[in-house]
Amino acid sequence: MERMTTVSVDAGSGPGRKAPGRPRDARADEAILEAVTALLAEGQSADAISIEAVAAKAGVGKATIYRRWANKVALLTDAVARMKGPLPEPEGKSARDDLVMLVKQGRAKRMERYSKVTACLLPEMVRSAEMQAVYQAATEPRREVMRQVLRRGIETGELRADLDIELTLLMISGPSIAQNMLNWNPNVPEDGYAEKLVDALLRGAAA
Amino acid sequence: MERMTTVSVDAGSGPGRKAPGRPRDARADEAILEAVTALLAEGQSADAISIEAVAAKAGVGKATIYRRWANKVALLTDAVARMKGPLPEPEGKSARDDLVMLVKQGRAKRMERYSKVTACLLPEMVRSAEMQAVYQAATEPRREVMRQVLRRGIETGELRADLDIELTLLMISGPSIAQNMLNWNPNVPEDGYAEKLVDALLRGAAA
DNA sequence: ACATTACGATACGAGTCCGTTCCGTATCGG
DNA sequence: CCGATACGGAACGGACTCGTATCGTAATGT
Repeated sequence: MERMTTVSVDAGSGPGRKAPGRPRDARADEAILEAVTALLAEGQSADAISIEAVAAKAGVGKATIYRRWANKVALLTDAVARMKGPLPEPEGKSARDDLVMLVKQGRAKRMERYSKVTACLLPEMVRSAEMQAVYQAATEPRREVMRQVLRRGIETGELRADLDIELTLLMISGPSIAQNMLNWNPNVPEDGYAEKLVDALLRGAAA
Repeated sequence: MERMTTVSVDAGSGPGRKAPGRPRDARADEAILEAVTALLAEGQSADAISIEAVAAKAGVGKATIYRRWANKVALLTDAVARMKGPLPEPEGKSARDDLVMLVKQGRAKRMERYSKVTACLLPEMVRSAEMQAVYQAATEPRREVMRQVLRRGIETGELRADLDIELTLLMISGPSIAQNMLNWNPNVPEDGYAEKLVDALLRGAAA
């Protein structure tokens, strides 16, 4: 009923109102969302995920899921939102070092699962503009962090003054995305990937 | 003619033997594969595609599909293989111009549908190493074309002698992939995208 | 003519998942 | 203790897809 996608379980979380009866088990939320994430990471596409499978993997009754989420989209949205780790905080000393750090994080072990999940949500995103928007909202903060790094680099003179920030964002992140989701070029080694990428980007390819 | 995906259903495709009876309608092959592609482009994930839906959209009986493909993977594989256009042929005069051409083609209108289809196949690729291999085999020739361009650029002195070719491939294609499939950064304009990307890559971002 | 195969269409039993409803039990406030 | 709500589990009818089989018809070889 009052389950609005991202709103927390209890509807009137106002201080005065108190719900009678047995309270909902917070661990169930966690178990359910974790089950959804796990199924997605296994290669189940969004619409291939059955509520039954989620309930089984979470060790939960179907009713418990239906009680908390109005529909599958809401459930998926929450599951995705849960995956976001804390925002990275660049040191601010060297744009180059900050970018290396960000790229490294984008290729970290933790992102492997995230990439699989994203991949399995893609068909849904092709179909639904709403899901597209959810993804955009989830990733925009990280783009903004990188923007700040680039802007600071320009201020300090470490980067060109006429740098196209948006395009540069794409040039930094695009390769990692392609590798994470598609393993697009299996010949690119993992060793020193972040450093090589950033340095190549900074110095250019021309002779 | 002999569709050898994995296991072709037609038995005696031997040279001397001629099959008696009514021959198969070649147009049915086309209609079926086109229907599969259309469904994928609509955002149907690979396993969400039902043979019934394919048959209906192709104007074909289910039996006709089962008669020609042993399983869904074989059908999908053929559908993907059909989408590949002809390989691009760089002029060979200027590495920069050739790269611009390749990037432009990667973002062309025709790739829009291809990207959607790829996106909808991703869950299957996460799950199945076989599907991964199919994708790799389908894209490798295009990577090789780009490799040749880079090698020639190095020979002519237009590009750095110590250029990491594999990494550069990724840096050129990754951004387009991210944009095509995820619309990752909506702020990157379409105008002159290819030229800006290649030139930024060549000249570098450092001051 | 006749055997043979392909065709579109339809029907079939089996299986899965849907969303809901009902259990018996558990856990809260009053 | 009592009313209220949540829990896991099981069952429900309905909808859908599966892969196969069987129609009557169409198109080829001998």
